[in-house]
Amino acid sequence: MIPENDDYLVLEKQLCFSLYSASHRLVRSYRLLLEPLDLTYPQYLAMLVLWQQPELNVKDLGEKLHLDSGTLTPLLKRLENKGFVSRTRSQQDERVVHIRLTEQGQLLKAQASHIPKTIFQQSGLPLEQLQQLKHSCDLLFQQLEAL
Amino acid sequence: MIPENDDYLVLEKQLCFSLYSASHRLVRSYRLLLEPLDLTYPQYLAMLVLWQQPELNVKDLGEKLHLDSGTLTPLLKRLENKGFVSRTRSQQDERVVHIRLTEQGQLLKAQASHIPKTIFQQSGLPLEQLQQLKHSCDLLFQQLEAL
DNA sequence: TTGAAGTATATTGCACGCAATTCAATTGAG
DNA sequence: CTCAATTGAATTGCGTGCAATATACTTCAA
Repeated sequence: MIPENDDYLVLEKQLCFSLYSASHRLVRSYRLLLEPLDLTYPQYLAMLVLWQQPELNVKDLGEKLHLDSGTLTPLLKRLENKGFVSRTRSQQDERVVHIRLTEQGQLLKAQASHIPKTIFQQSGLPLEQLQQLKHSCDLLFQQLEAL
Repeated sequence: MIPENDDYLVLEKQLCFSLYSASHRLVRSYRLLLEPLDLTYPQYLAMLVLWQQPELNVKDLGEKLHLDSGTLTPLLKRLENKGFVSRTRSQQDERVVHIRLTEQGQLLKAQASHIPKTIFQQSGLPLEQLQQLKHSCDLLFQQLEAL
């Protein structure tokens, strides 16, 4: 018996659907934790970068987050409206916009410090399995990106 | 030395970011393959279900896809406009909407048959690793869903 | 020096996800 | 039997993702 191609067109067998569902479900878990900070999950990702590197431009932020200006520009304007970042054109090169963490944005970091551990506990999986999951995701991303 | 909570607030260490990036990147790979079929990735997921079960209602479809009516109603209207499904109110219970695969929708299945294998090849990862990745995602989803 | 190519960000448009609300139909307790 | 509670879809509103395009600025070669 040669298996039909058909056999692979089943939702439950598709890696991508599992990845897609787990990713959305995990973001939903973050939502509850981020609500007190008035952050969405993608906004939280941007803040993670800024907490490590309090100033960088949109292009560099986009490369770290794998997002383009079409996504980042409105997202960063919302963070600016909330007072967590400032956006200023570079004097040297008027095309570049510097994103800077504000004091208020810096203060948020303390409120977020418990989140990684909380999520880890909610996952209920052993650390080793989560690390391997992360590793496989990173590898998959690299492979597809390299095409 | 006790590690600071701070140490976990690093983008590159976060499983969720890896999952989030890999998921979006994989959907992007599907996009190219689905363009000839005039389907988006979530629409493709709905078609996968219908190819196995040519008629079901919105609620059951939503449970399979982990999506609610706010997402599905407009998505299904688009599939209806393309002629791939029909939407009809149940006679027995006027609240229920039956989604049915059309002949044209059935024909799409043949055009999609190559996709799973193509994606597998593009991933460049061994089947075993992909299966384990899928398994961990499924487990993670279950754990978070159970809370 | 000047204009063509390249670059960084912004804008537009479309399709999700999903919370919150609405609405009509159905069910079920008293 | 009746009306309050429940249910299945639809609607509304907001924030992404991302392709495509636009715009302003910069660089670079002839």
